Amino acid sequence: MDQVGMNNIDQVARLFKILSDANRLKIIFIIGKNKRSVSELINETGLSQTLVSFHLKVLRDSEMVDTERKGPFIYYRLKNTGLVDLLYAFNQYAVNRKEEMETGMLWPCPPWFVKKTSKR
Amino acid sequence: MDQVGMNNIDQVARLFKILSDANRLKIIFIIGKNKRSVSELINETGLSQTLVSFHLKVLRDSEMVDTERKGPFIYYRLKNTGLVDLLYAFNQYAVNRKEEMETGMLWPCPPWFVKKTSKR
DNA sequence: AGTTGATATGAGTGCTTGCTTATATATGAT
DNA sequence: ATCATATATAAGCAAGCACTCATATCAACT
Repeated sequence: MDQVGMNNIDQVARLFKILSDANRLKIIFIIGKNKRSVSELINETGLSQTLVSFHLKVLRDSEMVDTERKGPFIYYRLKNTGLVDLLYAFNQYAVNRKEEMETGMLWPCPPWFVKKTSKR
Repeated sequence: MDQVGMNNIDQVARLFKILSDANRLKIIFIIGKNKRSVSELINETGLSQTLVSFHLKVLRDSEMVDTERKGPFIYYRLKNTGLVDLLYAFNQYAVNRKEEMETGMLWPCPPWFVKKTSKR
């Protein structure tokens, strides 16, 4: 039907789902092309230890990261650092789009979001 | 802290969330750099009319698409077709990663997923 | 062995969200 | 006006998922 895409859509969607959480993205950005210990991630994100560990598990389960123990510390690094470049590309896209937007803001998904007790 | 990223993380995450559904991705891929009527999308995706409309609303609310009425038909097109190229880049990334993977499959997010009544 | 610091795991909770069923609106033709 | 076709909206439900609290593991030091 088309030369690319179509067949791997589920995979790509799942990848996007993994990337669709701000805290996870933060973690990935901080790890970048280097390695970071959990402690460092906790400090630099400002998130709780449990929450960081939680998200790291997601990244581990999805085989996005490798771990390496050094004494009591566990260092995380991206299995494929090409991701970082892709993320920057996406970031750039988001920045550009943001300017074109009427609301000045990327809108989240479901319709009812709009009407529900305008939470937050 | 870093030259890019960090500040727009929420925006990027939201963008990924929009893209994190296989059906929505399918629709976006089909629209591509052209325009498609809802009917065409229904046919080419095989999804129900309601479901297609539902996802199109998400894309409209997030200002990803423009619409144009032609008689009874409504045509959708991407506001910024650069997205298509990014998607292909990600698709390529997913394909490459897939080969490196132990499971041969990108794993979805939450841990309990694993244990729950292995649905579907 | 006991303690401390670093990290992981499990259960529980509430908001999120994809989907369906039913219904509405809009357009064009008769 | 009525009808058929194209598309959108509303309400409800079940599952997904981010988060927290409590507890467990593991390494290093005493």
